[in-house]
Amino acid sequence: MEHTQERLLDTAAELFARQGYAGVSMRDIARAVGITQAAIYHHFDNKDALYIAAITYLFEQHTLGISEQMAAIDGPASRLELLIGTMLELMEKDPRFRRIYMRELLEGDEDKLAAIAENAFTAFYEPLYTLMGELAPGADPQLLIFSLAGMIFHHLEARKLAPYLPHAAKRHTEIPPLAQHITRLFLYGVTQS
Amino acid sequence: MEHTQERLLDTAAELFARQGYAGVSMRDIARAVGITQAAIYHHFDNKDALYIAAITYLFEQHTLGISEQMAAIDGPASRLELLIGTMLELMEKDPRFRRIYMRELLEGDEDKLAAIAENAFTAFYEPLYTLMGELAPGADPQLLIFSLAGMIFHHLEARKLAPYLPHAAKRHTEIPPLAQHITRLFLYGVTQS
DNA sequence: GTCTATAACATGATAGAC
DNA sequence: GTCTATCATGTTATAGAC
Repeated sequence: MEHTQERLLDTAAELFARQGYAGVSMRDIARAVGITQAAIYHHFDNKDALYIAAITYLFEQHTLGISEQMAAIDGPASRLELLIGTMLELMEKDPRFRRIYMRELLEGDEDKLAAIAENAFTAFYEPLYTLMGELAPGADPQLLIFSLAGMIFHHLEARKLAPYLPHAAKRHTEIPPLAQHITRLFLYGVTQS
Repeated sequence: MEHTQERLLDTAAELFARQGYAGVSMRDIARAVGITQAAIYHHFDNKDALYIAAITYLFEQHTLGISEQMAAIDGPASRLELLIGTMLELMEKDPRFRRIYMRELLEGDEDKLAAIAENAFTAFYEPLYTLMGELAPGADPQLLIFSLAGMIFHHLEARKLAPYLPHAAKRHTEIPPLAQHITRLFLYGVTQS
């Protein structure tokens, strides 16, 4: 059935996001889906093809949701606040997207990065670029996008590390305080946050 | 000779940082050092022990350099500027530190994260914590540290992706413009950068 | 579309010579 | 301290039955 193919993509995305390409075997994926390892080769040519198909599938799902949210509200500052909250929630609920993204930055070859940039990214990169231009007409939008993305991703990833640090507290890992902190820092800087 | 042990640590750190734990075999490391795979087991009990020793070795080297730089200059704002520039330069020159850090956030188990937090991190976490307290007495220092670290790490990691994005430019990947951008955004926010 | 069986090779780790 | 040789296991991928 065709249903198996989508379950393979979904399961592979999950496992690859958690354990990386080399950390997941075809047997692992097959076991999680409930078929044998050999049966995967009926749906995909090899491990590499399954990997690329899985992350493409993952990125298509997510960029869709985000770019819809982006168009909804107007007023640059309130759109920024909404965007930060939405991205934090979305990427907390499904960590696969941000894990694959981080992983590809770490070890992705040129071809894969180019494919990600073109296919999956531009969909919500352009509206974001426009938003930054409205917020700060003098500044460089791409630098601002990377700074904002860096904060959002790192706060979420670092939640695993936060409890082991000296001055640990709940507000370092809960989403609403994180959203408020990032929004204020991004708008007004450390001097007024 | 004892020299081999350190070359093993250095080489293993390099390979693990680039390809991850599962992506590197004992034979890969041995080949890079110029000995056979079996000889590694004279120096380390197993792959896991070598991995932990390698990242500990790496973190010890780096936290040393950073915490020295931190104590040098006083005046919170200028120390922040120096810190951002130093970290960007240091982590550009040797990407191993930031790659291992990102990797451990992605897939590190509880034990490894706790070990990192205690042994390697606190050395330059505390002075950073104090600095943030001086810069913004009302705000939460740890949230600020994570935001700053997120920007620094992500700008560096994303340099591989930046050229493929629509409005690519040199200032998105060169260190001095990055340092200036991060410093101004962190201090004054988007409204005044 | 999924199975069993198997080929061909890579992996972590050990034993014992030098 | 490093080597060669070897083991047991895990890996991707294929062949052919159902």
